[in-house]
Amino acid sequence: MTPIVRRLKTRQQFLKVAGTRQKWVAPGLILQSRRRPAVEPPAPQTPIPIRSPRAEPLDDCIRVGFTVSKKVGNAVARNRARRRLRAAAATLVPQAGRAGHDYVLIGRKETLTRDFSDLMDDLRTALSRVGKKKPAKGQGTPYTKGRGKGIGQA
RNA sequence: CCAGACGGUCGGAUGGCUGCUUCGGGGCCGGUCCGCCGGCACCGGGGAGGAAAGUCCGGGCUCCACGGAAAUCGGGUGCCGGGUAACGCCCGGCGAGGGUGACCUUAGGGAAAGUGCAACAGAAAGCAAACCGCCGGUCCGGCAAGGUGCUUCGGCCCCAUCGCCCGGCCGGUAAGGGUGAAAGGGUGCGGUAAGAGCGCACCGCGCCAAGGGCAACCGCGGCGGCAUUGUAAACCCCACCUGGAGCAAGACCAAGUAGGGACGGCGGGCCUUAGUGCCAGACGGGUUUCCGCGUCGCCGUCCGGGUCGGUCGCGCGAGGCGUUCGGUAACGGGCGUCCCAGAUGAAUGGCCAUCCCCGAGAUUUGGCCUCGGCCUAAUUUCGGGACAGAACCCGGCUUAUAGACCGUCUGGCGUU
RNA sequence: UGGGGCGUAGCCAAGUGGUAAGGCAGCGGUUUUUGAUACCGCCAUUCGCAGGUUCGAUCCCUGCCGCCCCAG
Repeated sequence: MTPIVRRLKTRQQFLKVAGTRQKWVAPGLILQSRRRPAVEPPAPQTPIPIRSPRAEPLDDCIRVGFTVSKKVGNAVARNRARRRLRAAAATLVPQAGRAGHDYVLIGRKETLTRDFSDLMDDLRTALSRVGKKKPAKGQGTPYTKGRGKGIGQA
């Protein structure tokens, strides 16, 4: 079963994902992830008249957000980076993403120039590796220590 | 052919796979107050720019209850005429400056309304003079020649016409005065004691002015011997323009809270038996005043409460294209034709292939040939193809921009 | 979207029409056995960039570039 994919839209949602400090740095992109806490379905007698779309969803869908900062370039470059990330995520996230998780894809300067197949590989490994290792307690995470060499060997 | 000036156009093309958004169509599902509303997939159509950018001007639109008038505070503009809804924009012309030329640049009103400033240098920096010089006179002083007198023969004293010099006084000058951005016209001739527009010629300047032009302005001719140095992107004066805020404007729907509480201060005057009276007062999106209008106990401090969901606004417009007429042009009128983006963590894409252009390398054909290269054509490999993304909408300005194309014109060289 | 401000040496900064103060840092020297201190000297020429006004511009005007702040 492929879960439903939604978008992250508000600043608060992005900050929540970043607050988990679960990330994977690839040459073409950075992936942050957050597992949403399992929410009990509300009691049926409480009506919940309207629901803001910014509230936490109740099902186990996957939500994805995209961020490209001004460091990447002007508006044209940022748009292009976000579109490439979106195209890669559109095919890979329904396959490799884990249900009930939120993901944030951060664009880098290399997002523009990297071959699209390499970018897909980056996202595929990132989706499988993110959150597997304990983040930053004492001994270094695999990317913070060897980031300089990591680009070349990735 | 080379170099250049001006104006304009485009700003990758085609195809495939796969997405997003919007509009239309019919279908299915759900809801329904039967008007419709929402969702899902399918088919078909549309889907960034010349600057979408910077946000520097001008408008439309919306609200501020905002109706009227003025002031001038503030701000802006600044040769003239035209265009325009309007503009600080555009077109045409004038003046000034630059270029051999095509052409380019130009915030370009007023400096005899007033104020300020002009460092250093320099005699002097703004109103005309002083100073140094030059010239004349004067005689007070000095020197020398000459004369007379005295003498210790070294010289000394006295005198006046002329001569010289220094100093003083009186007067004439503005030619000259290492400067400086700028010094009270320039050059030449005459003239003079020395000089000076003092006189003359040419140039420049100012005033008047026939005539031309809608005007800015040009100016035949005449007059004046020359006067107001510059700076207004210094204050300023003059003329003209000018309410404020901005689509997060604003409107509606849904949901939901509140139509607040505490403390302190002040709550004016007049008439009346009595106010629902009159006068005054405060506030009314940012200067002041007046008229009109609306609202109202007012002011200060503290406490408390609500919101960031949806729909509309939102694209038929000072609209695009073609053609014709008027106009030097900007532009305007007529006719025909077209409907051409509407997102909201924000769509308009992602990937691939072929072609096109440019650069570099390799191989080959032909030519030159100093046997090392150059030119030309073909094949192939690699790399590159700009500036840049609508956010309410228009008109401009400014800035960025690889490359390609078209037209007009100028200068030079060559050929006929 | 609207409004305001800043840019001067490696750093902090004054100056607002007439040759760009000062401090820290740096370099050189004197003093000291050496070091610290103290003293002396040096260090801006595109005052963010490009035009213009003016005799003359860091200053005035115009257009760009970069940064910061405020309101919604």
